[in-house]
Amino acid sequence: MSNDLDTVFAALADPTRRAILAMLLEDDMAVTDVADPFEMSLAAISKHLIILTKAGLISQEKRGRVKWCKLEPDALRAASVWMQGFGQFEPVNLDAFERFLEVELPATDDP
Amino acid sequence: MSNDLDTVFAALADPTRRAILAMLLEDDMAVTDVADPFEMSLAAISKHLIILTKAGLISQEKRGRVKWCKLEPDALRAASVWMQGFGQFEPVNLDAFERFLEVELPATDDP
DNA sequence: CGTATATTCAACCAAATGGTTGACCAAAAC
DNA sequence: GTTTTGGTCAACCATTTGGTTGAATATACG
Repeated sequence: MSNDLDTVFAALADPTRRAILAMLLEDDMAVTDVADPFEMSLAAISKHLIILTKAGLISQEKRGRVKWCKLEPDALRAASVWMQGFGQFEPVNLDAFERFLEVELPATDDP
Repeated sequence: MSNDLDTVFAALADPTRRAILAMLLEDDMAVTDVADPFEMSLAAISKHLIILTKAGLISQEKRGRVKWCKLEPDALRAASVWMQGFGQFEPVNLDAFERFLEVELPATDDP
């Protein structure tokens, strides 16, 4: 009964995880670097990354001792289709998206 | 820190609630009728409806002693925009959506 | 070699979630 | 006016969630 929409939407329901996805939009990142801007233990971020991985929203590849996280935007496709079924929403309103990013991205204190 | 993407995505993460939304796509419904196809107490469905209402995904209006539930698809807009920021997904793939409905709608045992 | 770095694991905790039941209240029906 | 009907409330319960800490593991550095 539990399909993957469950896990995808649940993964997206947490602001920390959405912020992580937004960060990975820029570039692949190591776990430690992902954790850096958050006021939260590394272990906590590690758990969030596992949840995102299980939802298919990111993939993790270990090279040497660092584990690289890579965005997998295709995992959003099914969820997007489901939502589109309820109405035609603006296809890609980049302005609106940027606004979300500003609100959701953790404050990176380096200028 | 908690914005409404939190509540919308969290509301969508439950299969019962997604099924309810899909049912309301057809028509407005009374709470009792919404609850009917589910093997779950009326109180449980009532709670789900409250969560959907708080997320803005439905509205409820009491007329007489029956409370009518109405889909509010606009509440999905922000979440949709957010997701679209990660990639261009098929605008409206109705076939794919129908497939979700088949999987997710509770079996209505009347032919 | 020994030590530092990157990441996870395990145990624990508080709070939230999804469900139950039974009492309750308002509107309708008889 | 009594009884259904429609729906919520309150208390409770088990499980999940999001976080902590400290120990453990594996790779790299000097």
